[in-house]
Parts: sequence; structure tokens; C-alpha cells
Amino acid sequence: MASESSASSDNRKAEVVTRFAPSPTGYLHIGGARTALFNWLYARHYGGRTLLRIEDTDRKRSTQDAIDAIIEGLDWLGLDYDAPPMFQSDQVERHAQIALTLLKAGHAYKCFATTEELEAMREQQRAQKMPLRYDGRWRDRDPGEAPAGAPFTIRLKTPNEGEITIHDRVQGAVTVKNEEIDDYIILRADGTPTYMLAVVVDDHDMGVTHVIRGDDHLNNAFRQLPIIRAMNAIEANWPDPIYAHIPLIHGSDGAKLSKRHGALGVEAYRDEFGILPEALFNYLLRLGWGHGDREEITRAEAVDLFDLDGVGKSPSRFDLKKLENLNGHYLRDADDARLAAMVATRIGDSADEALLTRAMPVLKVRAKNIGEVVDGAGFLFATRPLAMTEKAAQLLEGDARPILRKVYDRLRAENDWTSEALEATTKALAEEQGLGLGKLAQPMRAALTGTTTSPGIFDVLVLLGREEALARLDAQAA
RNA sequence: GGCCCCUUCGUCUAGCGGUUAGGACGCGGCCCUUUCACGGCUGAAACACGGGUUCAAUUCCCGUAGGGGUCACCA
Repeated sequence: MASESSASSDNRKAEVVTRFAPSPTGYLHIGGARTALFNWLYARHYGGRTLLRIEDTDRKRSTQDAIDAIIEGLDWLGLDYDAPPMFQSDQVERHAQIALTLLKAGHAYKCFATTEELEAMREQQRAQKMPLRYDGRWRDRDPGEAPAGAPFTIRLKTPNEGEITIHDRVQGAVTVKNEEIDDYIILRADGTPTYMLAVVVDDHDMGVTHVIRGDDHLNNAFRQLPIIRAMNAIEANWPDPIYAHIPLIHGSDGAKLSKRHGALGVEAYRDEFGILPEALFNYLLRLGWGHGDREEITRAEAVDLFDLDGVGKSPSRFDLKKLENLNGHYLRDADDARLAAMVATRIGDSADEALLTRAMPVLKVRAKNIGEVVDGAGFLFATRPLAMTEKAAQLLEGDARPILRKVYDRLRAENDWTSEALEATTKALAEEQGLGLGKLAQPMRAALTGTTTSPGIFDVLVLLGREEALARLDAQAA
């Protein structure tokens, strides 16, 4: 539907290009997933493209497992991208080249300060309660003063006066004085680029028009813009991107979601919590973004409705209860065979997928996650003698077993093994005996499922089949 | 500590000068009912505080408080 209104090819210049740029140092956590989602939605809404870039310049901390987890997580959520993933580490030469260009043009300079020297500087700043930032000691110094062959880094020569204002699509107008921004390192002593340089160069090279990322990067925007403007002065065609810094997701303690609390990978929501991707998609969308009273929003509707205007500026807390509630709704809407396959995988060899598919309509309405569907399906594959829960055993006390005998006898004579017929027969029996239906149904439930909760008892009878159902009743009847 | 951002029920949010401050999750009650869910009805629950501006502030401005983010040769 969104593609119908997408930009036509003669409108290339206005094309929206977004990107998700995770560093592969951990799994795709919930916060990253939402950032990816917003980038994806924005691009899809405007008929643009969205890209994936793996920020693996820190080779020591990057792992293939993390890369795989990120790609799988995005795939599971249905967030596709319009080009093969790009790896930042493949671009190091390009990054170094830009650093040199900046150096040559006088927008950057060599700094020979040693790590120890810088640490001492910061220590002193801390002691004097001064802001921690590089003091520009090599900014105007002649590189010739350095010892021959001494290692050096390249620092950006940022403006010292004036201020810079970003018109952020989420945060609004934000202004920072240039004096707040120090001459930070863009190229390390070993010739590799720092993050600050790499992002800017890659975003430019990939044609990224909209930088949508967590607001922990808002301060970085003010540091990155000087590179962009300096390059634009040299080469032109380095426009400022449009920024949108979205608020972070917080844990229940109100602090940024981290590995310490709740920052699980999306696969944990799938495997451990039994969440459907469409439910997580919807939940993440509603976290920090709203559209009137709408709660349940499908993927297609989201593409249609999403825009940055609806994104709030305050951080939000993750609430598993609400996710599970939403998941329950999506479970009820989900295809039975699909759910049966998921449940069968969890149950293992004893599972009968065809039977699960038939049972799914009455199973899924009682669950809010896949694990609960698995639990609810337990009675289907239980073997005689059935294990009884304590409460189920209680239901079989008193005159329950004699009643079950009567039920057994009556049902054995039933030729029409359908829910409707079985209900009519059982109700007739209850009436004859002057008993409420519950007096028969509860013991039946215990005998048939070994539990006190289950789908409607006549559905259970049908699902189990005449032979098995009668055998289970007979086993408990007296 | 410097800089930046945030503040409506416990949580997610609607609201964009005049509303009985709405919805959702969660919680309580009732109904439906063979259990459990679903569904329906219903109850408790919020504009952080203090100043302005205005005929009128939850809404606009300024403070205060509280919370968060960020200050590496990590990303």
C-alpha cells in the first residue's frame, strides 16, 4: 500500500535514505531493534531506502556471533534493508584518506601528545572541576617540534567561537556552543579511524539523508557536523543530514537499558518469552510513539501512519506485561498451522502437528505466549495413566467417580462424536440426575486432562478422539 | 562537575489555552460461563513544584526539584 504512494523515479533527489548502524559487540537488543524499526518505518513510509551498516571498526570487541544475531534478529522482525549489509571495517582506507584530506586542507592537525600526558591533563581537569576536554596543545604548534618519528594522532580543528544549532526532527532546535567541543581524534596513531570519522564518511558515501538513532548520540551530532561542514567546504556535496535522535528505552529502574538489566536480545523474546515477531514489532512501535488511541497496529498500518512527528521526547520504560497482552492478541489472530509448528518444535518428538493445528483455535485463545500454548497442549499428548495435579485429584473426590461412570456409559453409547452432540448428551444426563453441568464437567476435565483448566470439555472430547477420551474417563470412573 | 535532554494515572500514551483530563497494560468488582481465558460493564489511579503571561493554563515563558544522556587513540 505504501509503495503506491512512493516517490517516483523522477524524484530521486528527495529520496529518503535511512540506516541502522549497530556495533556487533552484543546481540540485537530491544533498544537497537526499535532504532532499526523506526529507520525502517520512516524509509518505507516515504518510499525510500533503508540500509544496514555493521560498525565493526573495533575489531577486538566485534564478533561474528553478534553480527549473525543482529542480522537474524532483524530478519525475524521482518525489517529488511535495500542493499547487502555494509561493513565499516572495509572502509578504513577511505576513512584515512578523508582524514588526510582534512589535514591537508588545514581542518585537522597532528597531535603528538601521549596517552599518559592526556590522562594527566584530564586528571588535573577533574581536580579543578573543569570540563574534561582536550586543551588543544598541538593545535597551533609546529609539528617539527615533535621528536622525529614520534607517533601521532590526527585531530579535527573544530571552531572555537560561535555556536551550532541542530534542528532535530525529534528533539527540536538544540544549540551548543562551539567552545564546548574539543579537538577530538579522528585518526588513531595506528592509522585507523575513530567512530566519529567513520560514521560521517560512511553516511555520506552511502547517501544517507536521515540519521535516526538513539539520543545518546545527540551530543555526537555536534562533533560530527564540523567534519561534514569542513568536507563540504573542500569537496561540496556533503550536505548536513537530517537528524532525529529518539529517546532511549529504559529498564524498570529508569536507567538506560543495558546488559545488566533486561537488555536481552530479541531472540530471548522469541525463545524464552514465546513472543511473536508481529507483537514485538507492534509493542516497540508504541513505545515512544503514539497515534491517538491506537494500540494494535499492523505492519502495513504502521508504514502508513508512521512519521517522526509522533515520536515523543521522553524515555520510556519497557513493560513485559503489556508486551504479553499484545502478544495474546496476535496469538489469537495467528495462523493455526504456523503456531502448531512452533509449538511442536518445543514439545519435541511426541508432538502431532496435525492434531495441534486442529486444537490450536481453542488453545491459543487461552495463552499470552507460546510457552502457555505448549502447557495448554500438554493433555493432548499425555499418556495413560494420566498424571493428576493436586487440584485435579480433588475434583475426583466424593461422588465424582460414580458420576463419571454414568458419563462414561452414556458417552460410550454416543455415535455422533461431535462437540454439539456430546454437549447435548451430557447436558441431558446432567438434567436427568438433577445436577448442574459443572458437576459432570469438572470431574470429566480432571479425568481427561489431569488438570483443572483446559479448553471447553466437549472440545477436549473431540480433540482426544472417541477411543482415547473414553479410555481416560473409564480409568477414573468408579 | 561541564554540556545536552526529559517530567500527564504504577507503566505506555492522547491532549497541542476553555475537556467531567481520554485510551491501553496492570490492579479491584460485576456480568457471561463446565474450568481457564476471551469478551462486556464498572471502580481506584495522573497533569513534579514555584513564579509569571493571559479573562482563562496540563497546554506558553522563567526558575526549582527530580530523572536521564554524554564528556576515551569504545562505538
